[in-house]
Amino acid sequence: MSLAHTVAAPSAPTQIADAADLMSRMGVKMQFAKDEEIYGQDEDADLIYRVVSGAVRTTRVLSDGRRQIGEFYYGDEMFGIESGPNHRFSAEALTDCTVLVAKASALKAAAGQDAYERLVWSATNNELDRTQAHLLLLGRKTACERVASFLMGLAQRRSGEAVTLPMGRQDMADYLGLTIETVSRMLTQLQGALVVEFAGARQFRIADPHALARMAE
Amino acid sequence: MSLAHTVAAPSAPTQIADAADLMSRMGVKMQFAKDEEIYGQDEDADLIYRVVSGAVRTTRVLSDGRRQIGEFYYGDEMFGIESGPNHRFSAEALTDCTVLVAKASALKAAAGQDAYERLVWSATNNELDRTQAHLLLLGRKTACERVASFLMGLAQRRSGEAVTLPMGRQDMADYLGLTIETVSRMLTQLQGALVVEFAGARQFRIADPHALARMAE
DNA sequence: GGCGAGCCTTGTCCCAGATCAACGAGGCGG
DNA sequence: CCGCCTCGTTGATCTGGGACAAGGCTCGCC
Repeated sequence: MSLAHTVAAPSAPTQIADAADLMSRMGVKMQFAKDEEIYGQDEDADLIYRVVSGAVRTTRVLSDGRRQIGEFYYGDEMFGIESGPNHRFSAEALTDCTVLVAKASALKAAAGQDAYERLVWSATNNELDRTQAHLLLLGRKTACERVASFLMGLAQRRSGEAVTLPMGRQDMADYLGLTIETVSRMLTQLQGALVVEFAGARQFRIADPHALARMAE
Repeated sequence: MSLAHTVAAPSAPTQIADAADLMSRMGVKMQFAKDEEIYGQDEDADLIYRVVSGAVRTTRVLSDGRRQIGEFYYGDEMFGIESGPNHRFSAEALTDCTVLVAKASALKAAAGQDAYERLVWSATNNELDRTQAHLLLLGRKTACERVASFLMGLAQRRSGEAVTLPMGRQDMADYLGLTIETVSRMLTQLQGALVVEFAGARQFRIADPHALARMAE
């Protein structure tokens, strides 16, 4: 990884109203190459991160190599905020990417307790939300429902447009608690049902949003 | 449900140092019978809760009835704190139980911003921690590992003592993403391996903590 | 433009766990 | 004390998704 450039810290610990703006003022921009580690499991968690461009995944690995992806983070999303002193997942660059990094204590000092807390609180809540949805997916959904939910989530509200998958099949599989083969088969199946349309392995379009929503349960 | 008795609110919004103490000062004690609903999915989340005695489960149900248990809460644990305006899981009494209930806004006003935030923050972080561990369990562990992990978690550090399961097999199954039959079989298997010892369906003792830890991955 | 090297897909077989179906074993009310 | 009712266990069978094994595609590199 390499340092791109450093943004000067504000001179005084004045209140900065816009919490989302804090990071850009205080952070250091760093570049990571695809698959490069951003932080490791059990490392100290005194830095917080925000994706500027590209995407990031967090993962946890069992002793025998089975891997679970916790979450994917895209543009402007924060990650790496932990409750305890160290990270419970590791984070890696999903694609080549640029990430804003700031020291938590510095942020707090420079931005004020309040603004800092709003920032961290909203990020944590968002995290919890997504983790709980993910929990339901892993606990009770079928392979087909998992894949359908995943595509829905990625495409959000742009139903007609083409979307590019920033990750390969293995990453999808490890997020969904499946194997690459099963993911691939379900994608083929969804195409066969004319619910989604693929142009190459990484580019898709939702052809029938209602059907997809139904299949995602 | 029935009102047991109300604790008087403190007269002034002074700082109360001990965050864990806030609820007992401000809360209303309520009793719930086994399987009674404490709050429902999508209801307003303006109340926060703490288990006094008994135990509570949070659940989420898919349209066709498949159920996922989010978490079990035992003595002194808080639950029901949400990021958004409404609950994403519903909560039910796992056993007959007593619960402290307080209005979030009242707590905040009476206890002070700081103490309130510490309280909510620690509860949320704890929640996230447990949800992430649960995620790994559901995504990548085998049936046997899930059951072993679950027993480990329940027994915590009292390796020799007898522990009572507050929930039935169905609740275990819905927490672990399995069926009752599979849970039952895994328990039998663990007993056969002399790792745990059951006295009746609800009482067990960890006979070999190291083996159990190994099996939990 | 040819040729690897990764990915992705597809086929086949297999197995962990689900489903279906009895069968016990406590526990409680009568 | 008996019978019933709920919950848990066990057995038999089935199946969704995993494991293994070939191919195909794409894209970058020579």
